[in-house]
Amino acid sequence: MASPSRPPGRPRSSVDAEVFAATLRTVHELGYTRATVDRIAAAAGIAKTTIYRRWPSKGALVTACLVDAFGPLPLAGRDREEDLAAAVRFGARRIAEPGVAAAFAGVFTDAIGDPGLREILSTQLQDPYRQVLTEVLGLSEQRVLFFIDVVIGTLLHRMGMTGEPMVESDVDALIQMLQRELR
Amino acid sequence: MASPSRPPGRPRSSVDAEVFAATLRTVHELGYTRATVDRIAAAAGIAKTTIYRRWPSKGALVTACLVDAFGPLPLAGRDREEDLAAAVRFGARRIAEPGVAAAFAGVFTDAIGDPGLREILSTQLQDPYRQVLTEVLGLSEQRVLFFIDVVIGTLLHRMGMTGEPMVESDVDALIQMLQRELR
DNA sequence: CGGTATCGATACTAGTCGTAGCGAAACCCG
DNA sequence: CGGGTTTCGCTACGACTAGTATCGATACCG
Repeated sequence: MASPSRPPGRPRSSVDAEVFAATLRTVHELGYTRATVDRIAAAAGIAKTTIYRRWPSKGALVTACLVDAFGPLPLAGRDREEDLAAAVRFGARRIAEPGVAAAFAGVFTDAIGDPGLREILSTQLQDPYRQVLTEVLGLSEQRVLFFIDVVIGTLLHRMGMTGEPMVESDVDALIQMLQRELR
Repeated sequence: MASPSRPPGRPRSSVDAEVFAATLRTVHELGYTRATVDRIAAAAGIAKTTIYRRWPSKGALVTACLVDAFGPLPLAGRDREEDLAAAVRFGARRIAEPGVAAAFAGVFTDAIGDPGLREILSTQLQDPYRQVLTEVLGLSEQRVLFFIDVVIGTLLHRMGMTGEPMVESDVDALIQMLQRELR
């Protein structure tokens, strides 16, 4: 049996939540580039070396932060249209949270020329939603990936161009457009 | 009258095209972050200082490069649906060109916390297409901006997540989805 | 109390953006 | 042809950042 007993030595202090919060806060205030690991560590009240003991790079830290910030997709709709609408609104709310869009753009930029980071991004962040949505919406995986591209891409492009989240009426239009694709 | 005569002194050498080409090439090979201004200048065969005499920052250079790479929108369709399809295919072709998507992501990242750069991005890159499409498609400006978010955002998200351009069948699906919105 | 692994702090390397200063080169005009 | 003006290439530089190395101190287990 694999022993589930704790390994010897000083245990890791449970500061992941503080680090994630400090990361989003710093990225929100300064942007991805100027959100240095030094500043994030200071904002979290820990040493920079502690961060590098847990995440191999700034990009991996921010990706983990995004995974934590998005969390599981709450789906309790009565039909596919309701679930789709809930998923879009979920994405819109998350991307509107301070720092999330900036973190996303930064990770995309870093992921170019860093296949490992892109792999993490695709596997850790996108795949869970792809799986759930494939099941709930009853669509092919290709179709679900297309939907994710449309939803997240549209919301991020609006944030990148204007610096403001998409207004609710446009989110409604996005939902309607995709719901028509279900029929 | 404003005299159109050439100002005194040594004229600027016409190397903008070489610089743009070198920028895209370098960003394609190394990604936005590692595409340093030094390397771009070397690839273009000029000095780094010459670049900084013409563009105030790396972000402004890459934005100008994108404006040049996209160019005017060729619209010769017989109706709105054809023009919309042509516009989407135009965007898909441009974003699939080597380096363009990486440059886009990098500029978005830099534009956060640099309102001047975001202004350039919105004015120089998005506004021309917004104007043309507003006229050709006969939609409100808000609606056209929504369309641009969907098209460019979707295509960029696919490139950011997979590193590969969107396949043609998905581009077709994108066109059909938006054409339905015209009715 | 001894063993082990983490923590904080500091220092360091390698690399990056953007600027300054200089002599040389290119163009215009008289 | 020569003087005036501006850009060019080159080198050097200051400020900042990602990521690594090191070391004493600390927390937990048996």
